[in-house]
Amino acid sequence: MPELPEVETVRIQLAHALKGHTIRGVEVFHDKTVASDSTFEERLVGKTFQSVDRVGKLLIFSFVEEDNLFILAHLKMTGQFFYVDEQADIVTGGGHSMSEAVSLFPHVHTRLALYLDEGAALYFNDMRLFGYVKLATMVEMEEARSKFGPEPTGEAFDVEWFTKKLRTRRTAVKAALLDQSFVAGLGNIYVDEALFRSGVRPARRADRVTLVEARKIGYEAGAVMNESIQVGGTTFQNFVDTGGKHGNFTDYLQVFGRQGQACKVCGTTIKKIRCAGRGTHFCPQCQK
DNA sequence: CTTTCTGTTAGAAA
DNA sequence: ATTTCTAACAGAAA
Repeated sequence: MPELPEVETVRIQLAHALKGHTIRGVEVFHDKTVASDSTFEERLVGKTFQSVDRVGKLLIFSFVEEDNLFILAHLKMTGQFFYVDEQADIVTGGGHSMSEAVSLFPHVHTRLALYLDEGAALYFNDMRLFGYVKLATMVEMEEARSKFGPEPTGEAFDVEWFTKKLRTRRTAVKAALLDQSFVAGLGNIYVDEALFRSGVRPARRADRVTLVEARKIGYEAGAVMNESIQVGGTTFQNFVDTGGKHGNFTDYLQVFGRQGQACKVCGTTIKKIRCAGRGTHFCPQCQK
């Protein structure tokens, strides 16, 4: 489900919903989700949410009372956060259908519940159990942060640095872009989209991408993800929050999932191959 | 029925 | 140091 735009969408909603809420109770339905931490509940109860930050696809929650305690949360493939208020209205979540949204929590895939004041609750659902919600100290949080490269979406992103660095890689350009320690936030969808917009085939070796192409990739990687954030990400096509927003970047996808269909630019049939171990979509005409 | 696929990424192996 | 491959898991699709 989530790449940078989807995680950012969730972050914005959670930051707004959780701010000032105090954790009154904790229920762990799947031990592994909290990294089998037996202190998880006792360290959280009584804490008040201060902010929700993000680096790459990793969410970082901080608290008012304690500057040496954080929650690190990763959605991986199927993780979802749901915030439910006292009226049991779904305020935020991710990658789910409306029919799921109106059903009661917890359900079979709910791995964690944080019960908040004023009858609110935060649920973490994760069908495939790859995701996690774990506690970290300041040092642990900083260590986790340090593993990420810069985000192409940021104003400070140095495209010239990116251009130089990309062209030292000897792997497929797609593999390089998926490396979170190189640049943070891209996943399978946005890599394919950024490479289409740049006219570069995913399987091209990164060190054979021209300077001009590399600059284009750096620019388009940020551009496509920023555009997606503007419409609430790609995974929310069935999602409507209490503000009535229903993000949908799916309509804007030019290659991802469009194998066998006509390229929106030239009409050539979009191909799907395996590259960097992932399903990979490209236009044989537009991308060289 | 079995096999393959899936929006991620640690960690092992090369 | 880099790069490739697999496992972690569940369910839908073929």
